[in-house]
Order: sequence, then C-alpha cells, then structure tokens
Amino acid sequence: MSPSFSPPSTPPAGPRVRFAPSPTGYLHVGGARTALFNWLFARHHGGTLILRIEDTDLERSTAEMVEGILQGMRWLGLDWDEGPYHQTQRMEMYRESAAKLLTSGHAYYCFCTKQELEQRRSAAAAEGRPPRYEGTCRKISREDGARRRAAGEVAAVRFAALEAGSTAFDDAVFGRVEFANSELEDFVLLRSDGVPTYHLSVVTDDVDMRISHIIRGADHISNTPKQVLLYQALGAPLPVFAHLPLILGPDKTRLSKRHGATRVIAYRDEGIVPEAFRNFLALLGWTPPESGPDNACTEILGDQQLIRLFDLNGISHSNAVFDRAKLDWFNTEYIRAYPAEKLLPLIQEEWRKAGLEPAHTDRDWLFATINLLKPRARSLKDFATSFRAFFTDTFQPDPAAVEKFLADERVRRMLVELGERYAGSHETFTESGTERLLRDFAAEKEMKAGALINGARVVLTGQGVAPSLFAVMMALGKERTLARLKATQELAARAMTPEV
RNA sequence: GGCGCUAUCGUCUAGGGGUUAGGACGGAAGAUUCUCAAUCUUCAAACCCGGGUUCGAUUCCCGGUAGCGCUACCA
Repeated sequence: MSPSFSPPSTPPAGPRVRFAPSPTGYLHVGGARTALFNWLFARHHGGTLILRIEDTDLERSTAEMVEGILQGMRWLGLDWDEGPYHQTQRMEMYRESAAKLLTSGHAYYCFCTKQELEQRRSAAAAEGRPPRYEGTCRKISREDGARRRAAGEVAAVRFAALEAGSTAFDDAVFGRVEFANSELEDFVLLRSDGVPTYHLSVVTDDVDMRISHIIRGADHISNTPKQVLLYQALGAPLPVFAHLPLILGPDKTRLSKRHGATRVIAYRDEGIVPEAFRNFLALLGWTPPESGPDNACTEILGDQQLIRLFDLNGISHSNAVFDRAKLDWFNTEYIRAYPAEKLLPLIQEEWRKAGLEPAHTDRDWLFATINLLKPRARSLKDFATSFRAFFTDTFQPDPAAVEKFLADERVRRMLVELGERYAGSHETFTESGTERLLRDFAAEKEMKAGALINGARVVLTGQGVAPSLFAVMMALGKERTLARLKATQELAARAMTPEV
C-alpha cells in the first residue's frame, strides 16, 4: 500500500484495467458485474487487474465496507494483480495534480462558500435557469487568488472548463459520444479541506497507474467528457473507455434494496454457488461471440470458457433486468454438475447455519446421498431443509405432504405393517428386494402400490417430493427405514396437530 | 427542465434491406405413474409509434414516445 504507485520491475505486456469501488456499501450486483468484466478482460488479454479503493468520501467510507467488498470478490473468485490501493493514502498526489492544473491555468481557486452555492442553486432553480456554477471566482485573477489563499482564506479548486466547442470520445461499447463543452460546468477538483473529488482522484490515479482501458458502469458516460478534459489538461494519453449497460430490477428501475438482495454476499447466504452467480452475471449485458442461430445450450459457461470467449464487442447497449428465476436455473445446473466432494463443504456450511448435526459422517455414504439428491436441488439450502430427513432424525414433516399422502388411516396402518414385514424378511435389504416386497404386500392387501409408495415417502423423508422411494430406503439404511415406518402414526399426528 | 444513452417474445438475447425473426430462462400442455422441484415431447409468446429512403424497412435516416443515466465541495 505505497502512497505512490511503483511499476513492477518487468512490466507485463497487455492491457491494464482496474476495479475501483467506493467503500460506502457492500459489493452490490452492479459493482460485481463491473469487477467481473474487468477481470474477464484482463484474464482474456493477459493483462493486469488493479484493485483501487475510492475512499475519498471520508464521511461515508468505512473499513468494514472495504472488507465487505474484498469478501464479495473472493466469493466470486475474482482475484486481482495489484492493490488494493487506497485513495486516502495517495492524497499528496492529487494535491500535486491540482497544483499542476492551477499553474497551467486549467484550474482556479474558488472562494464561494457552500451556503452561497446552495443559495444560488435554489435561486436558479426557482427562476428555471440551469443550476450550474456560473464561474464567479473564475474572474478573480490568478495573482489575487494565490494571495488570498496564501493569506489563509479557505478555497476549493475548480476546473476551468472550456466554453466553446465540444468534447468527444470513442466508447468501445457505445461508439462515439459527444458533449457540447457549454454543458460542462467548472466542477470542483479539490474541496476546500484539501480532499480531492472523484474526477481529480480518478484521473490522477488512472494516469499514474497507466490504466489502458476503463471498464465501468454506463452511469459514468456523462462524467467522461470532464475526465477527458482533465487528461488533456494533464497532458496524458487517453485510455479506451468501455461503458457497461446498467442492471435493473424487474420493474426496470435501477436495482436497489427494494428489489431484494443487492449485495452479492447475500446470494452466498441464499445457497447460490459462486460459479452460477458468475455465469449468470457474465451473460447479463454480454453475449459470447459464437452464439449463432442454431447454437443452443451454450449458456453454461465455466470461468475458463468465459475468459476465452470474453471481449468488449459482445457487450450490449441496453440495460438488463436482473432475472432471479434464471439465476436459480444456473444454480441448479451448477449444483447438479458439481462433484459431491466439492459440494460437501458447502453443504456442511448450510448444516452449520441450520444447526443440523448429521447422523452419519461416513464420507462414502455422504457422497452417495449427495449424488442421489443433487439433481433435485435448486439451492444449497435444500440440503438443510427439504433434504433434511436424509441427514438427521430430527425433522418436521411437511403438513401438506402428510395431508396429501397420509390422510387415509388404512394407508398409515399398512405402512406400520409394511415395516414389520421388512423387519421379518430375511431377504437382503436392496433396492429391488424392498420394491418386490412392497409390491407383493400391496397386492396381498389389495391396495395400489402407489398409495403405499407415496405414503412411505412422506414417512421416510417428511416430504411429498423426493427421489425414488427405494433409493431413499437405501440411502437411509434398513435400521432408520424400519424405525420411521414404525413411527408412521406419530409422524402423521405431529404434522396434523393444528398449530396454535 | 437541460444534456446523454437505449429500444426484438414476460426476462436475457441472436439476427439483419427480402428470414416460417433463432436460442435460453420462465409459462402452458402432454408423456412418465413412484411423488415432482426430476426427465422427455409439444405449444404460446417479440421487432415501441410516425414519417422518409427503397421495388421492398423490424433492419438505414429523421421525428416522437418511453425507460434509464448525469446534472453536488457523492462516487
């Protein structure tokens, strides 16, 4: 964390990009997507990703949020090559930058107070004029300004924007974007307390860190001409700008807490696996190049494929709605594809959070059971909720399932009797053996096998939905299967007791 | 208000001067009968509006509309 950036001894070739979050909140969905695209771009081109914490808003930035952002990036598997640098530790550089601009005449001291500005702004609004800084202090001569400043008068430093002409840049996503200079006001560079504003610190850092491509949200498009002007005033070469369309909520307004979880780490807590989230995010506003007309099933893309395929020209121009249903679909696909070994630690974390003590800790058994269950999982949470009865004997039956499959008293009696049959059978307890016995038993009692199977499923798992019954029995083992069948009536009573 | 960006199924999107406008998620229906949150099959579903250019526009141009963004001594 040196106050000044020092280049590595052998600078690697390739582009230099940065992710520059402001620690005024946790890593949110939009920020994560920006980080992901920068990461993908850097990895694809063999470039360098720099992490820079933009904490010049002293009031709102906290160390806790810095940690939250790093945690979010780690969860998503996004690593960086340099940093994190903190802007608060590079203050001297911004002041030098401002001083340079002051001497070159690109900036001037502004002695207006916050209250004066506020007053003039509201007056302008009342008269229907644009609430723009009208350059009051620009009229002060450089000598007078310097003298007053030296005498201890408090002043901010403002950029002396051009009054005529226009400023344009070629955006890698949106193409050429042009703004009339008359639209740009004399924005503040250095606050009166000596802390730089966003525009100054960003450009100073991007120049110093030799950032070649600025990949950031489209909400910065309108800021870009100001920054282009700053690059020019500083005599620095322009980077490539690539603005990313924004992510919206289902009502097409900007994604916010209103729409549910906006911090990425909340998705971990909801049982989403990081690769699924990353895959989902990558496809929000970007399409891989080879998705032609007859190219189905190319949407499941692992990190290596994403890196190989990613490029700036697949980025779309329009904002994208965050589609939770599609995220959940990616999650089921990834959970299904994960080997049990990889799933187990994630599932154990869910158990820990749910206070579930697994009855078996034998790894082979755990892997087999996870493999049985994972094709039906929609979230890691399922392993501690709807699949709970596989791993512990303390579970609550789903009342709706009991109502649907165990309402019949005869079915319940027969299940108990079935359990006794299993207990008395000398046949080995196998998938086909248990099925044969059940079907014979049903025939003998002149019952539909399905009624017993469905009832038994609820008795064994507490759920109306689960894998094939006889596979469930194998997962549970003979002992637990028999115990639960024996306790059929108790289970039904437990579920049907009206909650008070 | 001013300035900027954008506009293809509900959503993410492909495409592109002549196409049955393609895919994915979601939805619906059917199959399976041992449940469905699994699996398989099928179906519905879109080029914002108005002008222009053109033999022909969803595609190119202009205007409108709508959405979003910026308009701070926030970032």
